[in-house]
Amino acid sequence: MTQSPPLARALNGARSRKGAGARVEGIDYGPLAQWLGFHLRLAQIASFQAFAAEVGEVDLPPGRFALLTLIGRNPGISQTVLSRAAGRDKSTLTPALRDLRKRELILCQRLARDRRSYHLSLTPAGQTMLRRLTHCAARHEHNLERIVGARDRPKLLRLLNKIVTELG
Amino acid sequence: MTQSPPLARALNGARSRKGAGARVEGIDYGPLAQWLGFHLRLAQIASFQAFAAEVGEVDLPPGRFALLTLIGRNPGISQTVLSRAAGRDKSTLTPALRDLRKRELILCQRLARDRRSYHLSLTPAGQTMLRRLTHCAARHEHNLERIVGARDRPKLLRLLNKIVTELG
DNA sequence: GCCAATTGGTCGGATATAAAACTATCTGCT
DNA sequence: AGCAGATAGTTTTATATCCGACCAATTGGC
Repeated sequence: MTQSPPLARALNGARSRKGAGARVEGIDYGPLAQWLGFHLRLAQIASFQAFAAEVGEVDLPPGRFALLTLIGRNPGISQTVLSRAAGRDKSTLTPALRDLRKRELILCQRLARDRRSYHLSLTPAGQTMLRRLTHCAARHEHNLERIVGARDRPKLLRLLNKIVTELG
Repeated sequence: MTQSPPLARALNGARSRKGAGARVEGIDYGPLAQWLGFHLRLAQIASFQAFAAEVGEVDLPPGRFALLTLIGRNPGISQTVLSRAAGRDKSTLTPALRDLRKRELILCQRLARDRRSYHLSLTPAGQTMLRRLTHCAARHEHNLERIVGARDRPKLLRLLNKIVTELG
């Protein structure tokens, strides 16, 4: 339908949902087809996009969600600890937290105790927002669970966790 | 050591390898601890960084590797198809491919057949580079396999693949 | 007390990525 | 032909992210 003989069908197979999505048919993935690293990447992208779609209505980038959850669960946490918990560099929190503060979702308090660090906590509005997002996330997780199957879910979780822990 | 009582140990536990890495101790992850999406993200980051370290010596960003592999396996592939296969937006390939072309690793040919699209292929230098990278990637995969265990590897691959396919 | 080393956070530069708008080309229908 | 609609790539704009350099506050040894 396009032109180059062996690749033509590639376009049409595999639901054309944006850039990420299913494997493209008619393409030889070579060793990639067997590599965990590549599949981790694709799965993460797919999951991320699905999550973004689920949260779509709520005006808050997906990345902020983990931050809100961690702050909500650990009031008084500092930026550095938060960055490690969320698996991101501490420097990336500066703009993200500034945004959350501007939206009045979190509180950043300098304490006399140690005036270098901030103690982060949720405002009431932040707690409300977190509840809404948690709801969306639960729907997303439900979808994922349906896909992997309730029986394999714990194993998948354990394997992913092992990778994170042992590669760290 | 730091200050806020319950969070103090968080910094020291869990090898302080950059931003990504193992779970931070002393932190309450709340529902995140059980969410596949979050763990997918962490595992992908960890894997990506480990891969980058493995490939470190070779002067080529990790992201380019999948592109080279796919082009090598599917000579004549177009940018749009390549972008789908690699799970990225087509617009992101423009700078990446320009770089690869500048390094003389790939060939971008306009064919008279359809002068909109390019037919991509590897140069001899590109093939050599691909072989070297494949070697590094194999080491990385070997590490991952050691971590997840040879027995669980196929299952993990299958589950990841299912997520990608069904979320697409 | 004072200075060196450490630690928390920010800034600037670089890369990666996506989404939308745009250009060039091709295809089909008339 | 000629024009509408589809398709391939590029550009523009906006984020997210990392890293290394930086500044401010703290701590420990003297």
